[in-house]
Amino acid sequence: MKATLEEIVLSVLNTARVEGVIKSEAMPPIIIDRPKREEHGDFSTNVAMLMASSEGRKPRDIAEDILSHLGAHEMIEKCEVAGPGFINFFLKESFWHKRLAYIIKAASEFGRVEAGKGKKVQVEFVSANPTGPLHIGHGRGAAVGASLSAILTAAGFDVTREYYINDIGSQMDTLGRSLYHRYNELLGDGIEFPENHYQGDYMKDIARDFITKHGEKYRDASVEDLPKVFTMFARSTILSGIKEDLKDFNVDFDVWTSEASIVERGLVEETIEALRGKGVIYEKDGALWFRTTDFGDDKDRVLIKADGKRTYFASDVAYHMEKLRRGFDKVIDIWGADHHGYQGRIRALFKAFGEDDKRLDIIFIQLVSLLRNGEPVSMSTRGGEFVTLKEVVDEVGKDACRFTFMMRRSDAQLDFDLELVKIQAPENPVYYVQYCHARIMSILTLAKEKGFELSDNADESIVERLKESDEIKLIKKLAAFEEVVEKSAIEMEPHRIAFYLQELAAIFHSFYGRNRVVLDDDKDLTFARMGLSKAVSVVIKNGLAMLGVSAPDKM
RNA sequence: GCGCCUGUAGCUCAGUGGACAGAGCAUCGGCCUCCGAAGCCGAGGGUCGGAGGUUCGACUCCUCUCAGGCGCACCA
Repeated sequence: MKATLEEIVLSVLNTARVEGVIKSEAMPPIIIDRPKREEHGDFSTNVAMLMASSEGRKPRDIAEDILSHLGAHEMIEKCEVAGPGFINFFLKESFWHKRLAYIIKAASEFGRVEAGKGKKVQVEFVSANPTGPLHIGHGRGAAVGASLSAILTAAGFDVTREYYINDIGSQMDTLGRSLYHRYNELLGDGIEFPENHYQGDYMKDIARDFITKHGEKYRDASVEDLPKVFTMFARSTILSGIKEDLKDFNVDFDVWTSEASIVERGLVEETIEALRGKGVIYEKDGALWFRTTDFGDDKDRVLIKADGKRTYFASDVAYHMEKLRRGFDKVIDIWGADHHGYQGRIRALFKAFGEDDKRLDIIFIQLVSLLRNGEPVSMSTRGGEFVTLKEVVDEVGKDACRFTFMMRRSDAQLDFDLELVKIQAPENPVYYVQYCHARIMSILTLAKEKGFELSDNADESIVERLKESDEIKLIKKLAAFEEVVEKSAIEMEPHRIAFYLQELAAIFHSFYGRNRVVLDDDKDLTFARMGLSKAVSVVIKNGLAMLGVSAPDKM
């Protein structure tokens, strides 16, 4: 739609210039907008205002000249000059009827756009350390990552959803020791549980499972010479719990990459050598450094510590190097906002290899403050006392939880009060949208019982009885869905879908309040309104699917 | 001290450099003999944190400033 109008305006401008009505050499960008107010038309352009200075004339006069060169067009009802110099376009009803027929026909495919044109994108998200269950903050990242991935897919991108597992290094040693201590504790050795270890009750459960499997076999092992079996057992138990929780949250991954495998494959050494070749590696105080300051970082970063051990950064650099090699056109990392200080050094890697670091997008998920009755709940994994994602999902429901996370931009902080969400659950916006879908399903079922059945290959003749402003308004909103998907994908802002769906539901509910769909004495209008309702249900279903939320037929 | 994020209605939040800044909740007043009232219709409620600047035009861009949050490791 916008593209067509753009072409029309452009050709008019060219004609006007040939005729000498317009003098400027440089053509301003033709921007077609959707005005906020209905009386300003379906679309508008500010092109005349942009040309005012170069033309040295009043914007309204230029707009009038453009209009006078605009001939009749099959989709345009009328155009007018308005306000300071806008040109507003009003499209014909027949155009909207065609759009509606298209939506009904496209059904589950409606909302797929071509913005991505087969470009390969990787979205890495959650990537929580396997040292404990996921908490609510991880849940937000999971919801954003999963929804964004679905939206990018709809927008034509070839998406790989990936989880990076930090399963090596000091925190894994701590994890193993934590299990060791719980194990010995359960076997009756009165050792005091050390500080700075993972104290959560989940470690006791894992220790019990460990005893079930291994008995007292490792009772005589020493902490210093900690058998690897402790670490491996804890890692795999926790990781499978994480996978289960994500699945229950409707979050799937295509690839799970283990940090240990990156290290074992020698990618860290390889990457360091590659960087050395770029002349950005040096030694100081017995450690090996990456001169990230060459690329705008605050300070240089250590890759290999003086004690010979890798830093976490070293394997992360190798991992991102691997991402580059895998040929993604775009790499999207979704991180907790507390990691924002980390982005300079990762971007440094991209820049060191002459990669446009625009290929890397980092989305920061701001803090979720979990509250219960207004009181903050600790979310420290080591502190032991925390509410897991699973507990929250069990309490408020998967759909409400997923949708709630989409109710604000990722870069805004979020208070999540469990008691409040629980109380408000029935009034949560998600139910408003789902209710709209259920209501339409109910209407269509009733219509069917009365003998009205909508044909699958309806053309616009079926919907041309739709003339009411309520009806046209609804069609226009439906037609905008593709633009919303595209915008949401390109801006990487999944919340746009959630807000759109609420607006769509509101317009339908309002339409419903004023009009009957099933009219025993007017078969044609009944079919037309059934088609309209069907289209609304389709868009709601498609949109909710992108958010990982179900569209129930009954509630 | 430096850096990142956020300040919009009583509360929680949307808002593409455009035309009179919008929702939900809360408050108040209406609407079920009629397709689902988890709904609809209406009302009140704003110095877009503040001050400069750019622009024909700024909630939006720039500078400064105030407030809240989060980071500034040879931790992960």
